Amino acid sequence: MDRNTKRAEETRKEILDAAEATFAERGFAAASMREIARRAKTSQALIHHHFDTKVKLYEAVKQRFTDRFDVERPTKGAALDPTFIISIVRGYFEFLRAQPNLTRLTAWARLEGDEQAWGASDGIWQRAGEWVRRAKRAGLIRADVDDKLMLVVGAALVQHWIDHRAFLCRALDLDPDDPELDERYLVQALEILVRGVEK
Amino acid sequence: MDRNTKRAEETRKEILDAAEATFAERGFAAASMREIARRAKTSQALIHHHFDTKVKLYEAVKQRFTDRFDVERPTKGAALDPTFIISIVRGYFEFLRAQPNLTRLTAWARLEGDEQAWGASDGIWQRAGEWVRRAKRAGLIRADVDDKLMLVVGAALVQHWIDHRAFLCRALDLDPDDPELDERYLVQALEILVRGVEK
DNA sequence: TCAGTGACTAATCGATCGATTAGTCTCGTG
DNA sequence: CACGAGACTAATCGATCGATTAGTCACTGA
Repeated sequence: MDRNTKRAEETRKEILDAAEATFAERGFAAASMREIARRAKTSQALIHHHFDTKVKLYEAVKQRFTDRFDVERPTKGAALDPTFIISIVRGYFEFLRAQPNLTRLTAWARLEGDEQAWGASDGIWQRAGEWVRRAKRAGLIRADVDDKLMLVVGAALVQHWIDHRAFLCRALDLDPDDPELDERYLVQALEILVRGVEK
Repeated sequence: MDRNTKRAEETRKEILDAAEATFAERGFAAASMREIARRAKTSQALIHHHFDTKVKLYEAVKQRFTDRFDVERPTKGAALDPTFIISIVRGYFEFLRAQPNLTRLTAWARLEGDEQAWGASDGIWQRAGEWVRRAKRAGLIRADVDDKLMLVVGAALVQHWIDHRAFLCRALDLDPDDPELDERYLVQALEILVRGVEK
C-alpha cells in the first residue's frame, strides 16, 4: 500500500473521530466543518477533499456506527428462564451506556428531523419481540401483556435514564458521581418491570 | 391604555407565538430571527426593539411556559386510594401531550446545554415524592421501593412515549393515526407500573 | 399646537457558515 | 529522470447569521 494512501486513511479516521465527537456534542446543523478540522488537526478544505460535503461526512459517521453495531451486537439468543428479561434489559442498558456518542447523535437526529437514522437498530426490535412472544408461550409473562407495548416500556426504562441521567440527578437531588447509582436504578426498574409482567 | 401600547402588546404576543413555534421546531441555535419575524408578520429589527437580544427572547418564551404551567397545574393533592398512581401518571401524560412545544423545547434545551430550563418543574418532583412516601406509609406500595427511583420509572414511562412516539410507531409497525393507541399504551404501562410497585 | 415618546421599517454592519479555487508537495511508476 | 496522481494548504467565494443604525410615523400630554 502507498505511503500516501496509508496516511490518507489515518487522516480519514482522525476526521471521522473528530466529526463523531462534534456531531454528538452540537448536532448536525451547529457542528462546523472548521471545528471538526481543528479537532482533527487538519484543514477544512481537506475534509471536503475526503468526504465532499458535510452531509456525506455525517452519513459516513452514521455508517461507522452501523458497522460497529453489527460487529458488537450479540448473535445468540438469551436463555428462556425467568431471568431472561433481566439479561436482555441489562444488555441494552450496558450497550447504550458504553456509547454515549450514539445516544446523543440519535437524540439530535430525532429533533433535527433525520428520519433515516440508525437503520441498524431495526433488527433489534424484531428479535426482542420474538423473545417476548417466546416467553409468553413459556408462561413467564402474562398473556394479556401486549408484545410491542411491553418492548416500549422496557426501552423507556433504559433509555430515559441514559438520556436524562444528569437532569434527573439535579431534579431529585441524587449524587451523579455515586458509582452504584446506575446499578441501583437498574435493579429498581427491573424489579418493577419483572413484577409488572410476570404471571 | 394607549392605542400604541395596545398594538405593541399584540405585536409582542405574535412575536412570542412565532418564537415559541420556531424554537420548538429548530432549537435555539438554528432558529433565526428572520424566520421568527416572517412567521410573526413583522420585521427582524422590531423583535430586537421589543426583546433586545435573541437570548432574552428565548427566555421570554420559557418564562411564558412557566407562567402557563403555574396556572394550569392542579393545586390539590390526589386521593390516597389504590388508583392514586394511575391518576397522577395520567395527569402527567395528559399535561405533556397537550403541550408538544414544551416537550420539544425541553429536549432541545437538554442537548444544547441549557441547564436552567423550566424551573417550574422543580416543585413537581417534590410533590410527587411526597405522594409516593404517603402511599408507602399507607401500605399501597412495597416498602423496598425507592421513592426517587420510582419517580424516575414513572416519568420514563410517560415521557419516553411522548418523545419517541413517531419513531416507535415506525420501528414497531404501529399505526400512528390509531386514535386509541395512546390510551392502549398508557393502560399497558400503568398495568406494569402498578403491579410492579404494589404490595 | 408642538415637543417628546415609543412602535416600526429599510439598510447595513462584521462574523461565520459550507464550499470552491488555485496551487504546493510527496509519492510511485514508466 | 520526468511525469501524473493524490494528499494537503491558503485564500476566498456568496449566503446567512445576530445586531445596529438612521430614520418615519402615530399618538399623547403640556
